[in-house]
Amino acid sequence: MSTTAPDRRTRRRQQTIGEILDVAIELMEAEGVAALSLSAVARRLGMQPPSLYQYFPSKMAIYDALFQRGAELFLAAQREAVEAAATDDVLELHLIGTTAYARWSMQNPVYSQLMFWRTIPGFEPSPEAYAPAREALAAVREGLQAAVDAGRLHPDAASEEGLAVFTSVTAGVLSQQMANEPDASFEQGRFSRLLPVVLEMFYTHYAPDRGKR
Amino acid sequence: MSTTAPDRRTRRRQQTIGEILDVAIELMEAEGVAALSLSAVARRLGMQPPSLYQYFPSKMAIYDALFQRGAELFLAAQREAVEAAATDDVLELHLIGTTAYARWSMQNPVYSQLMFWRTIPGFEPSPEAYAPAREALAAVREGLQAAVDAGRLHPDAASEEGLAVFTSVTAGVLSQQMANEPDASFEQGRFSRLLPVVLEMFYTHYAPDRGKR
DNA sequence: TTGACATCCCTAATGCCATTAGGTTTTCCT
DNA sequence: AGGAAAACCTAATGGCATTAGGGATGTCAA
Repeated sequence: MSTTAPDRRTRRRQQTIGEILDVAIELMEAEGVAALSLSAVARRLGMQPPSLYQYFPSKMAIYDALFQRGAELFLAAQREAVEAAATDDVLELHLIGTTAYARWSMQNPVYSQLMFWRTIPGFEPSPEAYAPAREALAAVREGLQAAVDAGRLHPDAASEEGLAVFTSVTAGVLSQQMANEPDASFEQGRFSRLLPVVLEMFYTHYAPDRGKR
Repeated sequence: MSTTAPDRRTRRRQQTIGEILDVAIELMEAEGVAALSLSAVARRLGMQPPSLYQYFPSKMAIYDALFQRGAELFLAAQREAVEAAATDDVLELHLIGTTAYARWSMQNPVYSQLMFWRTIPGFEPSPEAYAPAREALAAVREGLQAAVDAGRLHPDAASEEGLAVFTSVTAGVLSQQMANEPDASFEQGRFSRLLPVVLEMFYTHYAPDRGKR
């Protein structure tokens, strides 16, 4: 057999990398994002700490890989929800997509903190890790643009300003929820359950006839 | 002279405590909130690290003292702006107060991160430290209530929900600004400069005649 | 003025951590 | 089967927070 697979060794390697990242996420969930200890990861995998350096050149590289994975998962959560939606009302679709990624963010607080808060001293995502995050932001913009094109929102909603306002208010709800009631569910959270209210506010502010007073 | 002051020694002690906190803030501003090193603080003060334990029982206690100081400063910033304001329009007053503490938050990112994001693993503010934070939240609520009492906002604006929406949208703008453009000024920041837009959105959503459609 | 005592600051040590250096074993392709 | 590369190890370095315990110093009562 000449073409079994892309190398048995590299496959095993990818698997180990995945395990490292999984364990890292698990430990951060329990101890806090900034409290990640490579020694603890190694212990959990039955390795000696220096062996991890076969897979990542530093702790920051692990944060970086997680940032990238987080952005990919975020994007997927949003896309799947929109594709599965049973409506062709573009504004309702937008609400479904937004709700989906908001729920994902709350269910994955570690990724969220890494991606949206950036509180790890010295960590700056690499261009490769940032790429899917840019894509996710572009998807958000496209969602707004679609609503504009359908005449359901004022063109300003998809402007730089509109996009910034939109991300601010959604991030605000999530930020408050995760800081003050981190263990609540998305539906019950004192802040997260207000996402529809906040979106309603946004949709009204950028209603198609805005400014005609 | 019998009553010079509340003890010479305790005065010196308070001064040292103040210096420790000042240096801690300075270092966090430069290196990141989670990167605070007691050894670095001690070095900066010409002390050996263990000597700091004469003043604080642990690193968390320093975070705690800073949390408390932050909440007090936050409250003061808001109060001073409102008192100095040259208007008796209650809504304009509310906007001035909100703008004042938003600006303060951006100018003091270390305190803000400590107070609003709570990303330090293992840190939970003590009841004493939390007291002024509660007071600050109460002041926010009173500001909304005043606007309601003056008939400028719908009663819902001062409800639990209204308060949560208000803190979410303001925190959202600040959160996005500090995560994505930490070094911008309040006026120029891509997100922070949108505070008036977001507040306008809030005021409109909770207009006195809301619901009468 | 003197003695007692609390305060302040020190050195030494412990046990974590991330990371580097350098060697040995294991795996797998040819 | 041979040989290279990968995977893993131990040992060591220099950082960290924190604890233990001791010496100097300033302050207050007598």
